[in-house]
Amino acid sequence: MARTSGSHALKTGPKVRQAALKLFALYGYAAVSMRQIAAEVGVQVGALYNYTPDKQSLLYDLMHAHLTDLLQAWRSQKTDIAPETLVLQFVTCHLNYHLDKSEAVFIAYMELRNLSELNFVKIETLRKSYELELESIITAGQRTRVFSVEDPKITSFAILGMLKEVSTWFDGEGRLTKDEIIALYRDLVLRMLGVPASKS
Amino acid sequence: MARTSGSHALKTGPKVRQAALKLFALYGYAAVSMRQIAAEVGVQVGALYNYTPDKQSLLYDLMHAHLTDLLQAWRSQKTDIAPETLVLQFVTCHLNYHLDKSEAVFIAYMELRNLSELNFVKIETLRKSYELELESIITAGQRTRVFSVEDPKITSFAILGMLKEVSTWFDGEGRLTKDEIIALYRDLVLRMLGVPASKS
DNA sequence: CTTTTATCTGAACAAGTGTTCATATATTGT
DNA sequence: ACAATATATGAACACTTGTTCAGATAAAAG
Repeated sequence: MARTSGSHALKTGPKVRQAALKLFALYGYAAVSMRQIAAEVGVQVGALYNYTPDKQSLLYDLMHAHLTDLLQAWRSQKTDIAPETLVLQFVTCHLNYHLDKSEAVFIAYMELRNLSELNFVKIETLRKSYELELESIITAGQRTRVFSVEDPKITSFAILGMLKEVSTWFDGEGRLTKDEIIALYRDLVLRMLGVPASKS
Repeated sequence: MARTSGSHALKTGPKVRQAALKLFALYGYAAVSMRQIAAEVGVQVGALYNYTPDKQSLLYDLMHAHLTDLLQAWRSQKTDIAPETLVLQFVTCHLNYHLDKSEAVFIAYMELRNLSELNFVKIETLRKSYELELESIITAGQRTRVFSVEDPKITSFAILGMLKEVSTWFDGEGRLTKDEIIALYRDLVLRMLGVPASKS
């Protein structure tokens, strides 16, 4: 047998990535076999190699797509130039993205170790350019005295760390809605930046 | 051959755990083989099974030891009963521990997925009881109005998330010393809890 | 209908996996 | 000195791993 029914030729590619995304997020890259991915797609192992040269590229492609999506989402969305408004836009954009695409987000944080050295460098470059977006907002706000922070770099790390953590417990079924969560974190960020409470 | 020289019988046990700790932190549990661990110890694979019933127990033991250490370190150290002082003690204790034992910390966050269901429940219980320590401090401080927070649970998650993140970049060779880092984070935590800046 | 092309199967590959165990040897106790 | 014990080896086990590829089959093009 081959191609059992219909023309899902064009559909198999995305299905492979989707299956890999799901399984990598659930069990981790190293713990997932190509045969498990194939089973999830509903296909034999060999067929996967029509859509990826190897397992490593599958991981890299997922992480790369995620990070470019995230960067583009942010860059196409930021409008204001006042740091105070910008930073709130950043938090909102970041959390919306993370709460919606938690699997991709999870992989991007957890599977850096499993990238080849070359792929790691490329991904790290993307990740750093994203994180620098926040840091530069904070630095700008510090210069104009609308923020009051001791160390912009540490502050941005701290904010990003606290925002990342959300994806480890949010499942859409908790006590709070997405918007309530976002509102809480926006407030926390303003506090960390030394913005008076009355403003928010 | 067996026991090639000297009596490192009593020393091999710890060496096995140390090798596993190092390699799991570096490459991840699933990506490390028992043979790699044996090579790091300087021994053949079979010998490992004098010190652990299986690979899974090795992971579990490392995580369990880490969490009980951390919990005990905190519980034996907390003295004051004023939430404002307690929370600073918590941050200091937590960061000191995390900056010193980054490998164990890293594993405890990253390898939860690779625990068997039974072991996962046990580890999660420990982890939650630790995280509850912070949340209860915040709740207590909120009652006595020394803290001003909207949601104690989210605030404690946010603080823990931001503190966890430190172990992903700290390597002892950066721009800041341990004490400087701790001071910065203590300040951020006070801000998040709505404690006036003059106090710190 | 016939040819061409894209896609999948099924089997095979060499290498690596966690784990077990009979065997050997160094140390300890007598 | 010898006997008992703890600890290591090294080979083997059954199984899984990522990857390759000739051959089969479906769809598309003529």
